[in-house]
Amino acid sequence: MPKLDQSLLSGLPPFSLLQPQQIREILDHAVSRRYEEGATIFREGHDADRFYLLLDGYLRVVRTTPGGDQIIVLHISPGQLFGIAPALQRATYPATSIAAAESIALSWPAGLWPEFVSSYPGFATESYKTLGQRLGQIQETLTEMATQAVEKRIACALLRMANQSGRKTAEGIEIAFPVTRQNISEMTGTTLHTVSRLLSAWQKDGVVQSTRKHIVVTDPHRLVILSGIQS
DNA sequence: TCATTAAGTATGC
DNA sequence: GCATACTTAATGA
Repeated sequence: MPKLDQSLLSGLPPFSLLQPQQIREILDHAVSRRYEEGATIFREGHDADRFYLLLDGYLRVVRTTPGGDQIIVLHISPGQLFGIAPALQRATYPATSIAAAESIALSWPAGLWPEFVSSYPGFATESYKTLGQRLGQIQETLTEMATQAVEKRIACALLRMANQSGRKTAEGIEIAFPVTRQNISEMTGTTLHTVSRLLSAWQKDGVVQSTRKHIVVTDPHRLVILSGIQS
């Protein structure tokens, strides 16, 4: 395997305080892998033997309900740690990670986690910070699901994806990874039909533009209003 | 207000 | 040309 470049990590929060020498050590223990769109990185309930860092691409983090339906819990963007079950003292992964687009990730053996935490300043605090932020986000979506009408939930989901992965184009903010109506229904606890109808209506109103697996938010402000967020 | 059923069109490998 | 993505209408909880 080729040596990995130092610049991969030096700008990322969990590693930003480290010396080049320390980053070298970390990279020398890392395994780099490419994942096709749709590929599973690890599965819910399986042994959490490694933890990961997404270098490029996007992931869906998915849980399966007792009833067998999939729920998309959150998305992972480049630069984020994921699969950090070792940090939670867990022996198994709490969710499944699937590449939403072609992706590249680094990974390390779970056994190295305590060493990372103790030897690298800032690593622990930064990891636990993202962990906390994620928990907060999940909780927020959960209460949103329980209290808000479908239209608002879908508007929120689109805004979250646009905020997290949005690229500005001439037409508006483009969601950077492939998303189907089915996917959005799995994020919002509704059906693909309802999502399809709403997106069609919003397209007619000029709020979004969508083709298959591809969505551009053309009027973010209107979408914010539709989402019912209080200012 | 929304899910379900059902029946269609569009799109990309 | 087939599977997958998407659309639309109708019906009923």
